[in-house]
Amino acid sequence: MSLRYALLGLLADRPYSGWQLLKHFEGSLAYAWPALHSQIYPELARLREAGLIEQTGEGPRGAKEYSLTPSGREQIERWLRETTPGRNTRDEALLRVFFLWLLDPDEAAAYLDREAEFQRRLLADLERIAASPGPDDARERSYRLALDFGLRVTRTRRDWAEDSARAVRAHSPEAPQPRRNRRA
Amino acid sequence: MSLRYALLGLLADRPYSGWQLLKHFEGSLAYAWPALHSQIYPELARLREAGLIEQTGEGPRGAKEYSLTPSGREQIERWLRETTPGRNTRDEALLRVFFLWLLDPDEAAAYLDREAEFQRRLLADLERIAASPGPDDARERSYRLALDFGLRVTRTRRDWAEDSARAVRAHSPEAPQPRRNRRA
DNA sequence: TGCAACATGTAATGTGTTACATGATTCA
DNA sequence: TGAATCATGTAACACATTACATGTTGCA
Repeated sequence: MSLRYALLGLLADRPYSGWQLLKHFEGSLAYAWPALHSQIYPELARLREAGLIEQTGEGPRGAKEYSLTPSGREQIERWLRETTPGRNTRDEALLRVFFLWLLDPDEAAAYLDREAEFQRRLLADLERIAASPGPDDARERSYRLALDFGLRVTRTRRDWAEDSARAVRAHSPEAPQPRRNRRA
Repeated sequence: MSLRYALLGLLADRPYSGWQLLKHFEGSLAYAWPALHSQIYPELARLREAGLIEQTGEGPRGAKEYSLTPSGREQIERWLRETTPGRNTRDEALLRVFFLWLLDPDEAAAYLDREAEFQRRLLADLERIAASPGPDDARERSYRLALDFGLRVTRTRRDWAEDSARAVRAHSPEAPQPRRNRRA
C-alpha cells in the first residue's frame, strides 16, 4: 500500500502528471520508496477508479494531470495518523556482513572498503542537495527532516564501514599489528 | 536472489533443517532479510535440485537436514566476492516523513515520538543481545559486525527522531516558546 | 487429552522488476 | 533527420505475504 500513499502524498502538494510523479520516485523518494513507471501508471488508474484522485487537465504529449480529491486527502491523513509504518527491513549490504567470515580477511576488508566508498559518495550527493536552499514552508521542512535523516544515517554507515574494515584488517594473519624486523 | 544466498550462507556454517533456518530468519536475519517458511521450503527444494545443497540426514518429525555442497560453497563465495549488493532501500517510516507537513504540527510530532520510542525499544533489544558473550571465531566476529551496525544505525535513528520531534514542536503555533502569563 | 512447539508443504494473492510497445516534442 | 527526452501504457516474470493444509512430539 505504500506506493498508493506515496502518490497521494505527492498529489497533496499540487497536481502532477504520471511522468512528473515518476521523477519524484527517481529523485528524493528513491531512498525511501523507489518505483518505476510500470508500477506507477496502473496504480494511478486504480486510484482514479477508487475516486482518490481525478484527472484535472492534459499536457502536451498526452500527459494527464491528476489532482487529489477530498476523499484522497482524507485517506492519506488517516494513513499518517492512524496506521503504523511497516518495519520490513531488507538490506542486502547488511545481509552480506553476516557471511563475511566465508572470505579471507583481506577480501572481507575489501568488501567493507567498497561499502564505505559507496556511503561516502552517497553522502556527497546528499550534502550537495542539502546545500541548495529552499523556501521555509511546512512542506519544505518535512523534506529537510527526511534529508537530515539521510545525512545522519549515511554518515553512521560510512563510519561503521570504515571502522569495520580496520577491525577486520587488525585480525588478518597478514599484518596483525604494525611490527619491526618482519621476516618474509 | 538474496534469500537463496542467505540460505547458502547459513548452511556454510553447519547443516540445518528448514525449521532451524527459519528460526535464523526470525532472529538476527530479520533486520537484514526477513523470510517466512512458505518462501524457505520451496527455495530449499530448488537449491537441492540445483545441487547447491543436499539432504544429509533426517530429524524427529520429518525434519530434513541439509548441508552445503562444494558447488554451493563456490556459489556463495562468488556472490560475496564478485557481485555488488542491491541498494533498493524501502523504508516506510522514512517515506511518511516526506508527508508529515499534511498533519498538524502536534500530530506530526506525535508520529516522531512514536518513531523515537520504536527505536529506543529496538535499541534495548539489540543491547541485550550484544551483552551476552559468544566465542571469538571468524563467524562470531562477522555477526558482531552486523550487530554493531544495528546498534549504531538504531541510535542514529533514535536521535534523529527525538531531535526532529523537538524541531517540529518548536514550529508549532501552539507552544512556540516557553512563556509565562499564557492566556487561554 | 489438549495445547504449544516442532516440522513441512502448497495455493492464492499482492507487489515489484524486466521487457515489450507506441507515439509526441525538442533540439542539434 | 536522428537522438534525447517526454509521455503513457501492457505483459511476463520474479519475489513476498497471507491463507490453507497436514502431521508429530513433548508436556501439563
